[in-house]
Amino acid sequence: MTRKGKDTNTESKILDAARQVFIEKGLAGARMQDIADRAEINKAMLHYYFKNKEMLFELIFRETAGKLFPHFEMLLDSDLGFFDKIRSIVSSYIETMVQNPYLPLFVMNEMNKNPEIGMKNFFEAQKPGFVKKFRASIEVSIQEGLIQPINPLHLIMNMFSMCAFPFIAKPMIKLLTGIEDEQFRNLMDQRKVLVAEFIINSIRK
Amino acid sequence: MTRKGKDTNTESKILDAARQVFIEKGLAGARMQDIADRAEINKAMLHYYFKNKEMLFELIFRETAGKLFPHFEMLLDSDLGFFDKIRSIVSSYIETMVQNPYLPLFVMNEMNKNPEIGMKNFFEAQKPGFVKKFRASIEVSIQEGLIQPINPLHLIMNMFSMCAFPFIAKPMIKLLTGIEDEQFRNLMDQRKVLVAEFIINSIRK
DNA sequence: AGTTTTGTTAACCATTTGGTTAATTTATGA
DNA sequence: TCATAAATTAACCAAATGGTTAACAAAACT
Repeated sequence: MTRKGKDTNTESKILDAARQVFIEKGLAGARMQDIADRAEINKAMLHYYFKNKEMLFELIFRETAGKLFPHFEMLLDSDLGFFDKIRSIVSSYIETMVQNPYLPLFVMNEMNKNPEIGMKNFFEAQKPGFVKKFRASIEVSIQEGLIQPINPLHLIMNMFSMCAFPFIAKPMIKLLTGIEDEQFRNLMDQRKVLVAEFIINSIRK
Repeated sequence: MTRKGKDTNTESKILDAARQVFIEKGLAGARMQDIADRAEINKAMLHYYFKNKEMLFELIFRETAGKLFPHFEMLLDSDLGFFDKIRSIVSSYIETMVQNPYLPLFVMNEMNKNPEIGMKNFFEAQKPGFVKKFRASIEVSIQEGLIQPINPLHLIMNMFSMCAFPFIAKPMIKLLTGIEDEQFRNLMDQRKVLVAEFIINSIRK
């Protein structure tokens, strides 16, 4: 094995632990010792593999932020009809959140609390451009008379709001409604179709 | 002045500073010294007026969480038509967010990071029940044939998602679209009517 | 085998942090 | 006026925290 120490068991154990801790506690609340403990390694190894807390955090943040907007550009370029594009994006986006429920709150919160770190690493993790593509697609659909006129930005905001917000507000939703994790999960599954139809219903002519 | 030391200049200076710091940095990231500095008082005063960091935080959290759902119950009891209720709630809710843009992220994040503290103090700050009232109101409107059938919970989620999420995602929205604070503010103002009409458009028969 | 590189550890260190204390100043009230 | 209580401060403290070091073990190379 002439590999450059990458993917060592230790290294990935650290990354796994760091992911857990940073996502659970945030940058400010995370403790290096906690990460070392969960990885079952000596704290010094953290600095051996990754220079310091900030470097380790930026790595995890970039990796996580990268999951925020999956293959949407591919989808938007496809020959699906506009409504089916919405259905696909909504469904796949909510599924992403179901798989990574912590995702939206973690990214949004760290971007707010540490704008410099957040923005720098977000750009490295995320190839923007899908917004522009989405906007264009909406404008075309308006021109074609397929949907009612609406500021594309608002439509996009509405869509991602309805997809992501429930995961951010989960504790409050559970508190206000008394539902449990399983029922919450069911609700989110329902939303995969419900949200898309809610949107389409509102904008279709 | 035979008042029991309440509202002392010092005391309210502390509260103002604590509000700033906790909201900006969160519980984990907040520093007592930072609060003392911003209040321009000696750090010991923090412990003189408020036992410790957690007590001070709970106070601020409760106060802040209390703003999350204003006079909705009053509004729901009014004799406004269902659509006008939606218009009123959306508009007043977004205005609340415009006035306190940090509100949703702060509350949601702390409830996630510190479930015990969060939930305990949320209940003390918030008289629930407006959800039940809202659900009932939606069910009646469905029965009356005014709107299409929809799970009230989803409708409520959709509404609050579209109102609150943009404020949580503000840094990302600015990053993805290139807009500045002023334009963001304009967008949010537009949403006061846009979101309500978007919803009504989707559910009306 | 022996030497060099890589991985790992325990102990240590400086700084930060939440919190305390004892002394001092500033009202308050008899 | 004088004693008592309330407010304020500087100095201090112990624990926690991010990070380092020096010694040691395990591979890897020759």
